[in-house]
Amino acid sequence: MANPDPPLDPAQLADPTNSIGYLTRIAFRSFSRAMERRTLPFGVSAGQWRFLRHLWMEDGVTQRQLSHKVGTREATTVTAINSLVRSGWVERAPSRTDRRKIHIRLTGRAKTLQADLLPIVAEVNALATRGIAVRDLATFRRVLTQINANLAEEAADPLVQGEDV
Amino acid sequence: MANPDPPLDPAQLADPTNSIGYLTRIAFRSFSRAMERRTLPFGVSAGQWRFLRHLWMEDGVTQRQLSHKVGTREATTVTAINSLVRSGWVERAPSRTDRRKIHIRLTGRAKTLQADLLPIVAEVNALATRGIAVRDLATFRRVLTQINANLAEEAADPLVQGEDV
DNA sequence: GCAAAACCCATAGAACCCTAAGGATATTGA
DNA sequence: TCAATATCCTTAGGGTTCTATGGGTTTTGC
Repeated sequence: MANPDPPLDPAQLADPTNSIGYLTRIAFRSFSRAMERRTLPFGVSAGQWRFLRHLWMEDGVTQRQLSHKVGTREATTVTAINSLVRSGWVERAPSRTDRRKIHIRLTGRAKTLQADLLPIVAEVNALATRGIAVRDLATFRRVLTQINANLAEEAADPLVQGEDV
Repeated sequence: MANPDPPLDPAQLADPTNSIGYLTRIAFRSFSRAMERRTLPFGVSAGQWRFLRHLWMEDGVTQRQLSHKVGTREATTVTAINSLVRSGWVERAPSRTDRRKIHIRLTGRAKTLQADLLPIVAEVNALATRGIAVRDLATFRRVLTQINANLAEEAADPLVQGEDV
């Protein structure tokens, strides 16, 4: 039960090859570049793609909901949506029941785009994971999800310490 | 021989929870935030930190070498070094044997900083990996390294195929 | 030698993302 | 009721990173 508790000592972490931060940054940036290279011909930037994908799953959500799903701050979401509106991929639709809220809706053009772009993620994922055993990939996804959960606690508002109480 | 070849089908990748790009982006950003929260009191931003850590391992390298090590484009390195110079962490030193090259050297202040900042990576890494088995973490690092290698090929200049030696 | 190529750093311009603070609307509680 | 609080979006300002391009410097090839 006692957790293995496996911290590398600081000396080892001087070598960034061992750091979660370094490894995930390189992976994220490489992945992002590989994606954008393929989506740009369709007129979709990397930043736009991230939001479009979520809207394909659930259209008409509010900006705040979208922020939570995509994993960006709300100010960032505002910028991204401005960009999507400029490109004609989405429209802002004020809520009729709560004038604070604004729903984001895909345009017709954006909906048809899904069929073109979705295979691209699959392609880049396949490229990225080439030569890696299915079993190891499953472990990889599970660990990464756990890491994100661990760090999400840290990111929570510092005042929320009790939460329960 | 025959690689398991485990691509998820496109439909599954519509859910970003399964996408390498999504998972690594969230991890990278969370990690970066957790780091910066701790280094900012020392006057070091997240971007500066990445370069300082490499310089602690190998001081006096050229800007191009530093770019390779840190994993950023050279234009990005220029910006980062400008920032480090402004903050008094490094100095530019033109090479005496090749006037194209510029070596980057840590200032005295920056060297003493190492003792303060290195434990911080260890702390954040420990936080991020809490509750994860050592064995799984090893798999995680191995897979992530492989993914980076796979994507690096994609990013390489299409002309550089041999590199031989 | 010397022109062509390679190499190294820098600038320009833009995209992305953040924190901090503000404005408008809705809800809560005395 | 109505002031305090919470919620939701936005703006302001700055940092990080990219691609594309240019300006010096060195090396290469004839």
